[in-house]
Amino acid sequence: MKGSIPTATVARLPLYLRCVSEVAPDQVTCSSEQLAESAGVNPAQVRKDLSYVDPPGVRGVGYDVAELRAVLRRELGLTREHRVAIAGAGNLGNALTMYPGFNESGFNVVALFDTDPTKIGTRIDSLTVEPYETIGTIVAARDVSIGVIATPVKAAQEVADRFVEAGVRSILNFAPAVLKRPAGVEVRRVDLSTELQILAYYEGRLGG
Amino acid sequence: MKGSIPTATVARLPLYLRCVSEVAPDQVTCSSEQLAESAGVNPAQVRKDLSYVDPPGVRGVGYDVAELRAVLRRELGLTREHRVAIAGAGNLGNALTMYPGFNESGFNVVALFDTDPTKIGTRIDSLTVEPYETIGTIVAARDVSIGVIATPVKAAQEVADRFVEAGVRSILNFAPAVLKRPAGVEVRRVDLSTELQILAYYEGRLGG
DNA sequence: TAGATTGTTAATCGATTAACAATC
DNA sequence: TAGATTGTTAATCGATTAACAATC
Repeated sequence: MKGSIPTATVARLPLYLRCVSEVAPDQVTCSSEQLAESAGVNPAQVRKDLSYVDPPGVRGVGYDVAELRAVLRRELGLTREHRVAIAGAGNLGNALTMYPGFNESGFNVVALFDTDPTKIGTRIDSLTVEPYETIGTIVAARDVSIGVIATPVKAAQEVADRFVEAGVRSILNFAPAVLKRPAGVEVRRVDLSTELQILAYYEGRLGG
Repeated sequence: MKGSIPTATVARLPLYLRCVSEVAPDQVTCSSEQLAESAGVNPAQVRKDLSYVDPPGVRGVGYDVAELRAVLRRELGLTREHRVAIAGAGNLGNALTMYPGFNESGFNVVALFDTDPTKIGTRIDSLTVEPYETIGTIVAARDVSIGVIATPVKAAQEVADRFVEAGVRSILNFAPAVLKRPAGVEVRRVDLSTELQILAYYEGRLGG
């Protein structure tokens, strides 16, 4: 069954991990009811989702908090270290470089790239900004597995190509572009203006 | 039929808007095939989605580029101005304040809040940082309709409550928290570490 | 045993897509 | 008319959830 977790379930695992990490320290087990409450989903959803991960809950008792946390971390691959490279040292790129949530769970920002000559060579939070041309060598040398694209849209595809060519198989894309890439490369897109536009749509219907 | 567009379709409208805005300037019409190609979705999907917006395409011809663009902008509410307030003047908040994509389509950042006394009163990009306590009055006075939460997780709920009390009905939440809020308040969550964790999951399966 | 709570089934719901008649 | 391309149907697929037997 390994590897066959539905995508909707995978997307909720980080949420469950956060929720199970936040239960009271004296609490040994927790119920699907409780997790559902704090995750904001249906209890049946929680049970179905958690039935995909290995050591199961116990009927009549619930889920062992420490065990569930460990299982989710393992399942999500957080027991390994992940080395992250960020392209684009503008406001967003710098904010991401210093984002506390990154280092919290084994994600390590080990490289920062930009194309602007006035930025190249400067230091952000112990990292030196390097030019795009060096992505290939640096990504390989520092064993980067995740590439983050925080460049303007016109540079996004070039940077993605360089990442992919250097062996990166996971990309987090903040640029408002649909990236072309070979099969086997996973891209997640986070688009701030898209989110705002969706909010604007619902604003028109509801409250006003 | 107004107001009954499926959520999955709504979430793709911004993408179509971007794609139709990017066709060659000499091109008068475009096909679902072409839009699908540049949006990275199925052509049948495009036709189904666009069948929800009003002036339809023309069989045998396609969609009028200028008209489709206008319709999508109207449908998404981008013909109105949207006033945005950002809570949290850390790296992320500052990056968002200066994010070019915000002002591009009628989203205007008109207030910036923080709780840190050393930040309050400083200026970021023509805005003065104000304390959380003033959210109520300022949001009302400046007619803010969208609240952005870029605070640490522990301040997120308090800020959300203040936004909601001040009449904000649309919230974009960057804090890793599930916000409690009354019905009628639309929240979209953007969680960077969740995205990384999902990538980490797939990394474990595919490429390695 | 009685109470609690899971895992799983089956029903429902919503989203995607192939296929094609409609029609420019 | 012939070719192109939509709008829409119907089939399929995947996700959600109520219900309940299993079982601690």
